[in-house]
Amino acid sequence: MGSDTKTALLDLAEYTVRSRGFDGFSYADLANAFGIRKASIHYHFPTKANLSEALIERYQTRFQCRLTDIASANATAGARLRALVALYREALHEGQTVCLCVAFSSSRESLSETVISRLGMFRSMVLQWITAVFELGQTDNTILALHQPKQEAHATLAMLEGAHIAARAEQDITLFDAATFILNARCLVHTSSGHSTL
Amino acid sequence: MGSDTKTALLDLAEYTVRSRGFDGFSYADLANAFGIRKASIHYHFPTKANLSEALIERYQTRFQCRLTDIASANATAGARLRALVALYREALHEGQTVCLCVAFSSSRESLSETVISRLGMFRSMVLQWITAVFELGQTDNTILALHQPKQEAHATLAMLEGAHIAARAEQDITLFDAATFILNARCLVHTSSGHSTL
DNA sequence: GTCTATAGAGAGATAGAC
DNA sequence: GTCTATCTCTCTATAGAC
Repeated sequence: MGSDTKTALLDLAEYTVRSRGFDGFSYADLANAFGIRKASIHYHFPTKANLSEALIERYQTRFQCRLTDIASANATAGARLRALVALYREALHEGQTVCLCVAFSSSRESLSETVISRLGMFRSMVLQWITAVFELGQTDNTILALHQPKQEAHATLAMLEGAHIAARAEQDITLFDAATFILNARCLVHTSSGHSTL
Repeated sequence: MGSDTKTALLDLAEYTVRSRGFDGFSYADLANAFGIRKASIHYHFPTKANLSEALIERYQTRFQCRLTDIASANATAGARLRALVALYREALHEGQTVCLCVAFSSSRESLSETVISRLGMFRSMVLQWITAVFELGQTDNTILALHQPKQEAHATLAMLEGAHIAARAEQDITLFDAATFILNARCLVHTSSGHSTL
């Protein structure tokens, strides 16, 4: 292996969990992919629980950075929301992988308490970010037909994760686009005259 | 066992798949629950693939009946959509189980071609039904701010399945209610004067 | 940090008695 | 229709050599 085997293992483990589920991947899968032995992987991650905790921690850190980047790069609520949809679209990998959060939620019974707790923190973080975007939208009028930021945030996160499930079920990214079409259409990228459209 | 062991096995298998995922349950789980041996279950369902096919077939049949019942019992599009949301809410079992369709989608790699095909048929069937409801909504004006029935149907199904994932992740049915609040609010149960509200 | 070797548990599945 | 017994495979995990 190169300089950072641990990172490479995490990368493949994340992809595999997100495409096959937590119960659908094994140390043998990782070992075969890298041409090493299972025992070597146990050196880096003694137990599968350790590995899953490392996965969710890194995922949350990275995702939070992406959200911060989106806010920095996009001034309007409409542009931020569109960028969020694009982020989830990218995370689909053409219908091969769902969000780690979705993958872990589906295997709840096999996870450690630590991971379940982190899962809740991850959702709260994303919900809070989306809520803030909708609140901004009420001010800058770049999201159409917007009245309840908090409820819209819950609905939006559910829709994005559900769109992942739909596209993954049929390995067809156009199903993601179909599910998010109306949300995208509600988003104006630039502020205009400042009056609400509906 | 009573008169119909096979049905009882399907019942428990369905509940277990929906709460633990397809890779998260085994013949041993079923055998222990009924106090019989694994070999006896292989008598009813020779392979796990056979069992999974029986599960999805029965699920589709039953679900389609429920949708037909909803259409019979509710005249307006708004009332039908609210009933659909209630159906999904009930299917959550207080946050313990997701829709079989969601559970299977998360374990795609472990399923037979037959089940994957049935999964697609199931989604198409539900999408078609929801689309028809939205088309009715354009006529009877019982769903607010409605413009594109087909796109709304995709978004709605994604939202319902995503709401299942959210509620399951934290075993908290109020997360389902939060995600579906706005959709419910858009639904009028009775036809009124016939003018669009927005 | 990777290896060989192995333990111990559990998976899906089958043969054949009752 | 259910049983005992068993097969084969895979899983997570550990001990100890290199």
